[in-house]
Amino acid sequence: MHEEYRILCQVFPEAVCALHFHNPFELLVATVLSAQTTDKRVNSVTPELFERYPDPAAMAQAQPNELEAIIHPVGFYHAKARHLLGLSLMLTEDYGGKVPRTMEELTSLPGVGRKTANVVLGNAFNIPGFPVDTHVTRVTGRLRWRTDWRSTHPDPVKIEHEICDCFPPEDWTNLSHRLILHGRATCHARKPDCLHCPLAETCPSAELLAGPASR
DNA sequence: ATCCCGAGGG
DNA sequence: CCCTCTGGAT
Repeated sequence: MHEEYRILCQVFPEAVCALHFHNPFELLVATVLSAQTTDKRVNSVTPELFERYPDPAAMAQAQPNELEAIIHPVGFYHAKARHLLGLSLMLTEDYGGKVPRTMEELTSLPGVGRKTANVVLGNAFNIPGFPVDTHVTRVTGRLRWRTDWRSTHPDPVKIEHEICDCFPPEDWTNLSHRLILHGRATCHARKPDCLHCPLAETCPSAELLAGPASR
């Protein structure tokens, strides 16, 4: 997949995190909010959110309905507000108000899974991690395991290990980000645009996907 | 109708 | 493995 990565680096020269944040806590919160939404919507609520609740101690004491009202535009506001309350309470009680720096501790927080944890580790602490979301799963599945557009996807943890095995740690965060951008731009779930795909030449799934994407 | 840079719960 | 959780955009 090294050739593919090289090409994606040209297509997407910069793979910076699009979320607005000033410290690890803000990134953690913004990343939890970003599940199943766009960064644009997350960025639209974070200024007010962090002005009102600048740190875990403040957010842990938030009124649930007030918190929900602020984050409402990102969707899933009820569950996410509950996660933010539990998460910030846990940060103040168990981690001295600091965001922990290990996968185990991060994923023990409510609302934080492996993908979110790896995003935080990579972007806030510069600790190498490979975030695997639905885009990464789909794109690497097609590139490496020749999964067609309807087959079940490979195990995310398997993908994580495979990638981390053949790429140096400093590439993990950026590779993941570029696979996500590519998945969103052309390697769609239903109708992948193989005709204009920069990876079509080496992609083993290109002919499978080129056909009519019915169903 | 279907898709969003997911996670938790059954 | 399945479902749910939100709402806006396309």
